[in-house]
Amino acid sequence: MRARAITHATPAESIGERVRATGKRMTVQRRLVLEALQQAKHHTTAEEIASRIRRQYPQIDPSTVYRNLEALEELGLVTHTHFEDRVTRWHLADAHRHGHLICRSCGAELEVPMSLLEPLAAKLRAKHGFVADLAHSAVVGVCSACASVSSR
Amino acid sequence: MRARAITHATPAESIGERVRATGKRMTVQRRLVLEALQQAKHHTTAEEIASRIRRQYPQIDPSTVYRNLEALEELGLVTHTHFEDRVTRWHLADAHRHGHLICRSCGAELEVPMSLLEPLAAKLRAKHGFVADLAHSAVVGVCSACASVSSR
DNA sequence: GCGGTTATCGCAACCAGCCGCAATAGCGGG
DNA sequence: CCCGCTATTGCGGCTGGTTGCGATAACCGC
Repeated sequence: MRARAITHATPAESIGERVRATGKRMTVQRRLVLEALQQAKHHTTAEEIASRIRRQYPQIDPSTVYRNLEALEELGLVTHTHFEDRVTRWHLADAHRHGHLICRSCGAELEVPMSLLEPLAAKLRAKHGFVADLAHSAVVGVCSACASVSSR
Repeated sequence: MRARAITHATPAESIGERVRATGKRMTVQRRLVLEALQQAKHHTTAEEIASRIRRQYPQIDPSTVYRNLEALEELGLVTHTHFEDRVTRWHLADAHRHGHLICRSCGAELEVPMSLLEPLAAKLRAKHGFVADLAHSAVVGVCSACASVSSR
């Protein structure tokens, strides 16, 4: 029963191959981390992932989760974003890329299309030759709701 | 009642008054944190500040430094910026505001004028009513030197 | 100045995340 | 199908930073 349908994005089968192609191995733990990321498809924390997995496989160590996230990131399969609270959030790389706005007063999170951030990236590239990854860190500020309240 | 003159610079004396005006207290430790920030005027880490102070006053606890930085930030005397390495850097609030670019490959730090970032802030304000603080987090990416090396 | 209120301190415990190490287990070759 | 090489695991311990707590000491009013 080997690789058949190339349904959409990344069938579990091909991920394994991709991992092996770089000399890395597809372990149970690694697969579990990927599954957890797929299920909680939105920015999860490593902690979240770890505890979700441990409900079923209590022997899996948190550090294994951290190392796997890192390894999968190297492969380009997952990415992380820094939010304001000092925990890092992880998600599958193929999820469409977007920027994040975080309200420092109410904590609300907004997503904005990359197209909005792109002009700045272009400018940084032109002026400084700097290839910016604007999705990597959330933009902090004050959301419209909080801004209007505080100015009243 | 003496609080009165708010000169815009911040002579040590008036800082004390400003602190007291909000019900906070001007302690030795707090003064030491401020002094350390003045000396190392550019983005220091809390750790740096703590160890600098402890050379003279070994009994001062790191947590005190952290709490004081926070308290001083609430007063608007100090601000912090998040760099890539998850280390927070602190500086006096009156230091001129600017953006930061960080190369994820060589770690180089570039400073850019706020005017470069301003258009994005304006757009976020217009489209989402979101008042962004673009100096708060450094922009990660790849600097021109590293970019040209890796593409060769 | 003196005393009471309470912000702040130092300490110890805690948390997310990371690292070194010995044991385990994928994977490719025979 | 088995073997050996070595990536990866689980564990224990560590780091940078944060928090809860009882003790201490600024500040304000008298």
